Formats: sequence, structure tokens, C-alpha cells
Amino acid sequence: MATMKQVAERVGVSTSTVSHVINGTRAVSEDVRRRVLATIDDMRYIPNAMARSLKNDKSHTIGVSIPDNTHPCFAELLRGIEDAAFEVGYNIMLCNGYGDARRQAAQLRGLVEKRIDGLILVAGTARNELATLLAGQRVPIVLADHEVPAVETDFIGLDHEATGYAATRHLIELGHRRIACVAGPQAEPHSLERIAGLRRALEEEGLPLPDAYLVYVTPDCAGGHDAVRRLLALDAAPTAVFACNDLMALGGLCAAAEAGVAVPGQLSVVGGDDLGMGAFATPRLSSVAQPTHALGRQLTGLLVGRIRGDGGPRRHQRLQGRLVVRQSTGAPQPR
Amino acid sequence: MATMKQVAERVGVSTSTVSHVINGTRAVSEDVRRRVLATIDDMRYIPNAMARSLKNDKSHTIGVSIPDNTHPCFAELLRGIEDAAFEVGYNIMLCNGYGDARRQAAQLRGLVEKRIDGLILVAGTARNELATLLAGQRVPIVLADHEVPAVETDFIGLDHEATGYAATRHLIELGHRRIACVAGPQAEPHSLERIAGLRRALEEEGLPLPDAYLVYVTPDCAGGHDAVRRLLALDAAPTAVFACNDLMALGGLCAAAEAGVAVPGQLSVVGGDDLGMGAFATPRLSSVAQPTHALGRQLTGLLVGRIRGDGGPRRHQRLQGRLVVRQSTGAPQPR
DNA sequence: CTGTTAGCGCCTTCAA
DNA sequence: TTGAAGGCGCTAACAG
Repeated sequence: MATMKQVAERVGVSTSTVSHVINGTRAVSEDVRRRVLATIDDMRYIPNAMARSLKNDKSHTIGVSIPDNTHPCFAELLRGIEDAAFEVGYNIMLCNGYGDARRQAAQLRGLVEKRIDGLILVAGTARNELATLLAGQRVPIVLADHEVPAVETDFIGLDHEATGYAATRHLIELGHRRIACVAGPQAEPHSLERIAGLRRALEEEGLPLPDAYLVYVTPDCAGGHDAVRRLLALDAAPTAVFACNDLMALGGLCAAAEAGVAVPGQLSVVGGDDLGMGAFATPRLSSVAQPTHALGRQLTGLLVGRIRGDGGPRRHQRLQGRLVVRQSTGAPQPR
Repeated sequence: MATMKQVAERVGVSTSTVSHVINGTRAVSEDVRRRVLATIDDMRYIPNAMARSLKNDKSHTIGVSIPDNTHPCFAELLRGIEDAAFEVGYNIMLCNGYGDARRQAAQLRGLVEKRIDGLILVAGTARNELATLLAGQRVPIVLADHEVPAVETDFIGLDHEATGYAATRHLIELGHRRIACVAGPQAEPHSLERIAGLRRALEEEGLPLPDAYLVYVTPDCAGGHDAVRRLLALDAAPTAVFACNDLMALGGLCAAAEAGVAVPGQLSVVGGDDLGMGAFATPRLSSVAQPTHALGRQLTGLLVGRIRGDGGPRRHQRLQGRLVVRQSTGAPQPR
């Protein structure tokens, strides 16, 4: 691969002249300029960003650590990040942590070695283990959607509590009083926050949440299927279910159909993400849409600002979701 | 951030000694070794991989260019790539091209500037425009699932023709004779290949494919919904549909339900990816599962091999899918 | 067993 | 308008 030196030799000028032509950083005679440019083109010279980075201590690369890029929510977040990063000339290095603290630590270490300018971190389940690792690094970090207690830095997330509240409120207003909740693993902060919102809505109306109505499963279709199957088998089955995420809601819809339970006639189901395919489920899923893509963009904007030296107070913000009513929720049927 | 020089000064040795204890590349007295290590720890020194790369001309980073990380198939592919890359100590830089040749070209240029060691490229729709750009670069490239006519390099993809054939064969064996196809955009090579497989199966049985039975739409749920709605409105509606991908199949299921058409009673639907959520659709979707994760791993393995200097003949291979029969397909109902 | 030296490719004063 | 030279942080001969 051609280097700047080779280009310079071929044109018969010094490397500093070539450098200045490339970066437009000082006046160069039109003749030389033209010849340098022509030679660059001819030799297919492409500047070495690593060498450049070594000088100015900026890699124009940001690290992104998420639990799993395959999950639709993270995929959307990642997309928002990539979009915004591209616009401002940054590349992203992707790491999937899978909630494995050891793996995540190894990855972060690698990213720091490669001198990422900043990090967007979705800490996932392994968040506490990361605190020590992160402390004492000079790399700007923006926390996405998962707070890390011991790390004091910018945070932008979704308002999961409000999401749980909005979904439950919707069910209550339809007239439901026997409302159950399908939650992800107990250790998952999001589920916990959404459950808190549900509880708040329930308590406002003096409605109970029996233990049997709160079921923890894996946060995917299989988990949701399992949970709703169990709920429907209860003596006093619920008339409505709030699933903390759409994947579980979709699984729940499947379980209801297989049990011969009409949705929304005998059971209302509301999800919590508004994934694209939920809109085409049978029946079309009501859910609380989250501004995931916007979250990615905002995180990136904030991080790049910090990299460029924006001081300003630590930001701590939660973006609001929006209830989307479709066909999986309705008034409870009188018997 | 601490540098090697600072560590060396503090210990009272030369930088080369520090370098050698870090890399274990020559014998160092146990005493010095211990002191160096302690100081590294103390100063929180982390080697600068960029400086290292500048010397040995290897960044241990590979570029991944895909159309859209949000699409479940690409998400799964990406995951396979990241998994395999992590295992062999490589990082990945992700770029979403969105089928925009200009954007993709800009991204690839950026990746080359950052001196990626290799590239995994899913060329998407913009494949021809990339040919010139790629030619004349020394960067090893592995083509994933989309061949690029003018670029002669390794290729591993999925056997879309066989997928179309298998899905259609399944419908034929169930007794269907009026089989329609929901295809993605006409320009999309995958759809074309899958349609070719469908045609082969149809022709073997002397079955026709009327123009009205081949409908091109956007390759998502909305497209599939639209297509099936139109197919069901036909005078001679099909009794079975092969949707070239699962998203369209899911949309089709939705359209059938809304039209009051029983699946699989009055209409069989088979998809072509076997996304996770298809297994929990109503009814559970029959599909042709694709080894997407394995594809990602193989691509990475191949690329890393090339980076390390594996000669060997150019590889050109297609991985086979596997029909998964669930509940959305059945024998046509006699009337 | 350890240090000195010469770059890797680029940018950037300082001189001319 | 242009060049020479030093250095970013690290590795790898080459000497001791």
C-alpha cells in the first residue's frame, strides 16, 4: 500500500507538502497541488488513519458494548448509533457481551487498547462487575439505558417505569381488574422498572397483584408463551396481561391461541417495545413504542460532544415511550 | 494515559525491556519482570494498539458492511461474525449501507483508511457499483451471501435456490397445485434465486406460475401483508403461498387472518428464514431454516485465514437450509 | 540478561 | 511557497 513518502518522492516534493495538500492546511502552488493530487489518484494512495491517530491522539472510533445485537431492541439502538456516528465521521466497534462480565471486560480492555475515543455502554446484567473496570479510565463513557451504580457519568435511557404505568393504565381504563404481568428474569433492571410502573397503576386503583399474577421467565417468545400458558391455567385467570417486552407478548399471543382463548375477547395482551413485527401479529399487538433509534442518536451526539471537550453538567435523562393501541387489547367480556 | 516510556523510566529500565515483558518475547530476569508488571498495574498502563499496528501493519480489526443490522437475518449474521472474531482476537467495525452505493463507498473508504485487516461484505442491492471501488485494494475481502460479478474473491452464502425448491416441494407434496409466491423487490438477488427454486419445483410437476401469482413487494411484514391480501382477492386464489422471507410470511399470516381465511385450512404459508419469532406466530410458521450464524462464523474463519496468509484456491460455497414444518402448512381443503 | 537505535506513516513547528 | 527534522508509542534488530 502506497505511503505518503512514496507519493512525495514520485512528485519530487517533501512529505510535508503532500500532507498539506491532503489536509488543505497551508497554501500550496496550484501546479504542485495538481500534480500531487494526480499522483495520489494514480498510486491509489489512501492515508493511514492509524498513523494520523498516533499523532493527534484521536481514533475517530467509538466502542459500543451491548448484550446482544440480535435482540430487536438492541439492533435498533445500534442502528441509531451507527447512523449518527457515520454522520459525524466516526466508526463504531461492536461488542456483544451476552451478559457475561468476563467476556465484556475482555472486550472493553481490547477497545481501550485500540484507543477508542469513547464508549457507549449497555451494561446488561453484568453491570456491577464493570464498575471497577471502568473506573480510572480516561475514556468518555455514556451509559445507555442501564445505570451502573458506581459509575458516575452521562446516562440516557428509556422510561421503563412510565412504560409499565402507561400499559397498565390502558388496561385499567378498558375495565380490567384482573391484570397479570409477564416479566423477564428477576435480575433484569428493565423488567423491575416496568413492574414498578405496573404496581403504581394498580395501587392507584387499589387493585391487587397476586403472586401468581407475576411470572418471571426468559425474556423471549418461548418465555412469554410459557408464562401465559401458566396464567391461563389458573383458577382465577387474569383478563389482561402486560408483557414487559414484545417478544414475550408475541409468545403470549401464541399461547392464548393454542389454548383457544380469544384475544382480546377473553384476554387482552399489551407489550412494551413496539417491535415492527408486533404490528402484524395476529391479532395486531398493542404496545408501548420506545424511541430506541432516537436514543441511539442522542447517545452518540452526547458522546461525541464529550469527546470534543464539551464540559457541561452530567446528563441524566429518560426518553418517553408512547402507547400504541391496536387489536390485542379490549374491554373484558362480561360472563 | 500512561505510555511504555513512562513505565520504563519509573522502573529504571529501557522501553524494550518493558516491551519484552509485556509480549513475553525474550527472557527477562524474574526481579525486573516482577517490578515491571507491578508498575504497569500501578500506573494502569494499557498498551497502545495503534502504535503497535503501525509497526507490524496489522490492526486486528475487520470491517463488516451489511445493508441493515436491524434486519433479523443480518443481525444473526453479524452475531456469528462477532462471536468468531472475538474468539480469535479480532474486533469488528460495523457499517450499515442501506443499499446506498454512495454511503457504502464512503464507509469502505473510511475502513481502508483505518487499515482494517480484511472485510466481510454483504453487498446488498448496490453490489455492482462497488466493484470498481474494491478492485485494486490489497485488503482481503470475503463476500457474504451476495456475489459481486466483477470481484473475484472468496464467497460463502446460502443456497437460496435450494431453499425455494425445498419450500415449494413441501407444498406440492401436501397436494397443492395453485401455489403463489411473495417475493421481495425485483432487483434483489436473493428473491430471484428463491423464485428460481420455486420455478424448478413447479416445472418438475408441470404446474404453472401465472403472473398474478408472483407478486413483488417490499421485503417486510407490510409487504407480505399487502401481497397476500391481493392474492386472496384473486378470482382463482392460490391454496398455498411461498414467501421468500419470514417477515413477509408473517405479514401474510396477518392478512389471511384479517380476511377470515384459515391457515392452513384454506391457505398454506411457508417462509424462508426461520426467524425465532416465526415459531410463535399464529399459527406457528413453517419455514426453511438458514444457518445464518454458522455462515457468519465461517466467513470470519475464512477471512482471518486469508489475513494470516492462507493461500489455497478461491472458495465458493453455499450453505444448505433445512425445512422446518410447523402449523402454517397443510393439505389443501377439498371444496 | 539488557540497552541503543532505527524506523512504522503521518503531522507540525521552525527555518528558509 | 517549500523542506528538514522531531516525535506520537511501540517493536525489533543489533550490540553489549
